[in-house]
Amino acid sequence: MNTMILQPSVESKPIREIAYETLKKAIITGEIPAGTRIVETDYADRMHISRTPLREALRKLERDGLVEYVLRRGVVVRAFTIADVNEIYTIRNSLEMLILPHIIENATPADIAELRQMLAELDVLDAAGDVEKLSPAARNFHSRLASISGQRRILRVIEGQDEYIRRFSAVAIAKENRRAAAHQEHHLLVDYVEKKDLESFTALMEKHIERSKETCLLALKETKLAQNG
Amino acid sequence: MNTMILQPSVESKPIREIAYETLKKAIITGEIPAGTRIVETDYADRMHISRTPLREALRKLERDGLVEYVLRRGVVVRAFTIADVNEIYTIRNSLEMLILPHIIENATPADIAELRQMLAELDVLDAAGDVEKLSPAARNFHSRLASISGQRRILRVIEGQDEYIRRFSAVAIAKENRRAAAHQEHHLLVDYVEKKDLESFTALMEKHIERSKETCLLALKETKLAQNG
DNA sequence: ATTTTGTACTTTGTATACAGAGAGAATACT
DNA sequence: AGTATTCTCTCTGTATACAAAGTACAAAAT
Repeated sequence: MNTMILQPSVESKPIREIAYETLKKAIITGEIPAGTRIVETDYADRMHISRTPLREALRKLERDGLVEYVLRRGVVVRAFTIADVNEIYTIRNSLEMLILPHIIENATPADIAELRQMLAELDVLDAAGDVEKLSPAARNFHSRLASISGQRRILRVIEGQDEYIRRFSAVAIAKENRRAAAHQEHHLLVDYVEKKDLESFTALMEKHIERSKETCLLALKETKLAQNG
Repeated sequence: MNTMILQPSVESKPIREIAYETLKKAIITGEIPAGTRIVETDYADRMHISRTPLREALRKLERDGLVEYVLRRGVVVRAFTIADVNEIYTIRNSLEMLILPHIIENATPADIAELRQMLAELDVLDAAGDVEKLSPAARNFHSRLASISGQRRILRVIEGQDEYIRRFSAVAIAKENRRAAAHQEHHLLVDYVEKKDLESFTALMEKHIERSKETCLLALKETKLAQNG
């Protein structure tokens, strides 16, 4: 990563936002590995911005827990452990279970239609084997489904936690065997919502999350092996 | 709030940290009411600091969801709704339930002793009717209890959410009738941990949280009434 | 009277300057 | 040679400068 390209945004977002998003993505994808010290002047130069917006971006990443601040030494990219993944999925599962009844309750035909539309797009990506686009699309689907519950704070916590493991879940969804199963499960989930079958919905969602976790843990272990080897 | 006193810290924390903590406290306590626009030069002058560390503090508050950023208009202090409180307590209860088994499992005699020590201090404050100190002390007790579980992320989410409602729960603990009951419940909670009686522990904690929520909602409604009237 | 437009003033967004703390290298001393 | 010490250089922490966007208000035009 010698040069870091800032995503030029259509609407004029402040540079600090673009820097924040760019760095966040780079950390989440592993492009900037854990343990990397982020020297401000260095990264400001690479991104062709001044230190001021970069520092503001770093403060946000600090709040996100993606980087760690050491007094008078600046920030360092933080690492992940298996315990982290376990906890994140515990949180995810627990909170997701809470909102499922609300989803069933609130789902309108329009919501269902929109979900089906998203599924159709997932079908195409899945058939084409486009794992690059599949991962964010699948996350999008889950996000939309959860948003029907109207529980904004809970949603925010779930998504906040999910961000940490995005890099592994991206790998997870790409795995051939898991991919097909997950895809089918997505369809089933919408079916259950439509039928307002809370019991089946809950049971499937729990399994779905559990399987996602297993694949994610696998991806993490592979990453760790690759780093140490 | 004409002048805003920065808490002078013993160890040399960066000014931005002090600014962050000061503002956070002021927002949480309601000293800076929801809807207030925070003009950077204004607040920087009041706090006798430059805009740079103030802005970095604002970026953190933004990530916390305590203030809202509007393009080219700066930040505004965000408001709370009853739905917010409900969701926060839903999250809190759900996650707390998750860690209770871990608490029972991990609690050492040393942990119990420390909790009892904290209870003794709470006894004193309660007897003295020192509601100012009682509220943070009670929060501290809960925090210490939860930390025994070793589930750091979950703890972080719980505490992160709790921060939003601190101003109301502070009022909640101060209410005479609730105070006595809560105090007794704290003692019982430790008893159950010591006896490793998960069932009673769980049942009581759930009730404890539920009651806390009710009182908190009451406090919020009073605040709203006071604002509108 | 109402709308438009021009202008001065605020305030944000970004860059840059500068001081001081630490880390590491080079030198002196035992 | 090994350790202490000083010096230098690299960074962070903070302040300040400056440009551009937005706002408010008054004067002019309809």
